[in-house]
Amino acid sequence: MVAQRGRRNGSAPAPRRAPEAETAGAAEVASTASAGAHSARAIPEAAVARLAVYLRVLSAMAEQGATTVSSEELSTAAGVNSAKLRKDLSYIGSYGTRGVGYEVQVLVGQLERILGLTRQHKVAVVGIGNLGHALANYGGFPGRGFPVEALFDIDPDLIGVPVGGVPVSHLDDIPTVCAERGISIGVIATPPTAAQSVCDRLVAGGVQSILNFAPVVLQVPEHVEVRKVDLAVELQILSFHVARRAADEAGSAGTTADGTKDVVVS
Amino acid sequence: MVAQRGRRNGSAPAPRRAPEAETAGAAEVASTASAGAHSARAIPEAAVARLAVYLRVLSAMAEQGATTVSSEELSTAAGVNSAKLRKDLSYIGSYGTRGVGYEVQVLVGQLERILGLTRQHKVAVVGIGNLGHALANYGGFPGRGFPVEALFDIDPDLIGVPVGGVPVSHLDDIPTVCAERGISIGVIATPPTAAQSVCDRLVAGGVQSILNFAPVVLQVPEHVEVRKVDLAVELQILSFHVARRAADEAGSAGTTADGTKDVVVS
DNA sequence: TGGTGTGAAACTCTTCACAGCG
DNA sequence: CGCTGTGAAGAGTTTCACACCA
Repeated sequence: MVAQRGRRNGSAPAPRRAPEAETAGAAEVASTASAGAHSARAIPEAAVARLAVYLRVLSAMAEQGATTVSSEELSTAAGVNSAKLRKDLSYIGSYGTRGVGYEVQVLVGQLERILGLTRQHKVAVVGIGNLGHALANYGGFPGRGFPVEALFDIDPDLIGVPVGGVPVSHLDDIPTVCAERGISIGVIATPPTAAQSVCDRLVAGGVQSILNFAPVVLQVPEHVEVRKVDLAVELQILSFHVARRAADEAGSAGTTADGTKDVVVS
Repeated sequence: MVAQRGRRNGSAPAPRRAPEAETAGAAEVASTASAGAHSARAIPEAAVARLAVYLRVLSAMAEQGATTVSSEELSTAAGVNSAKLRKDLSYIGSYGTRGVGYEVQVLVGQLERILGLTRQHKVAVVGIGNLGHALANYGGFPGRGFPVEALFDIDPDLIGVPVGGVPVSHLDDIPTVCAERGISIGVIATPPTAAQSVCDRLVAGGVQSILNFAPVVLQVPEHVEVRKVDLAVELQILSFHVARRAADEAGSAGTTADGTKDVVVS
């Protein structure tokens, strides 16, 4: 029997509202709120990610003085095909001119609106190790709109030290500091063992969105959104593709140039 | 040369007409029966990512002395539901025992095999700024299997300086050094402007897989696999969800300022 | 008995292809 | 005429539910 790891350490009594029917019911990470009668998720999750890319490309184009773009141009620059781009844009409305294309400024404005970039989202970074340091130093983070306003670590030597202009606070102060400063996005860059506890404190501090760099599956109340960036998984996916390719080639050629034995399955 | 698989239905011989330069995204993963060996119907891209997660969870369980797991336990720990887990595992074969579960060691072994972790994948990190530094210092990267064996930057002050035990080389030497050391995975942590050029050199050095942290769409030959990690996009997706939630709440409270066309709604 | 493995249904996302408008 | 916007077809994923067997 596998020892179950401790789960959420209790504090806030999770205001659950959709009891799982399944045994153990792993939270369905469904992108949207459950079964709401209304609250439609108009825009597909996958499309949202691309909208952010379009915005970046458009901003670059605007800087170069472009005033209009066709779906063809924009899609090429964004690395997708034009049908997908038009479909994606159609989710946010009709801002193009048939026979012409899109006005860059208009589209930029609409994308910013949809992505919620018309207001600032204050960011807290937890875990000021190598990665946390790097993140904190982005100072202002990707573009404006995401100012880093709080840093946390557990190392006494770091407490009080300013990194990228913001002094480091102790993990224990996460709830109060986050609440005080109105942090809305928490970034977890701690070792995996600390991640869940840090996450709980962020939630206690009123943080609604979490970007998790720690290789753990976080348990959160359903009103909190979590995105995961997992380096190990990314590398392993790449590894998988290398292996698959090697397998394919071995199948057809059967020779290894490098002297390394190819391990790939029979 | 890997045959392009057409997966259109047999009755619509639509001729491909646009030479769309796609990213090496999730385009083709098929490549199935070609090599005719034994194994599998291709594993869905989405499942591969999860297999890596299962592997991590299983490794942790193994360390704690677990010898068997049920799909229920494992799926809970991995944050998915058990049906999905079983389906995912079924892609790699039948290694479970009905009425009992899976043997942890067996599953770990099979997952490592499928993910190509039975051999090492040497990694090069390009761009030794804050992020690159952090990556280089992971030293050995996530677990073993991904040793960092080359570092590159353009800053003369950095050349020759060892970071995490590996001396930094110049960008110009990327092709030769990568070829010499047999690098198979390149990690791009440079400013966006340098990314494409770095990418080209990595490819010239024989690198087959690239993990790109720079916010640009890379152009690569089709035999090269690219994965993107985009901080700005992640934050903007979180921002979108915060905005949507805010909109929903405002909407239900009847307070929406209807100045702008509002998204959403069923 | 209890849990795996899997066909088939349900759902989501992508691509096609063309109507319609500037 | 050229390009957007979109219904519909297609491909990919997830979920269901149950046969099957250690």
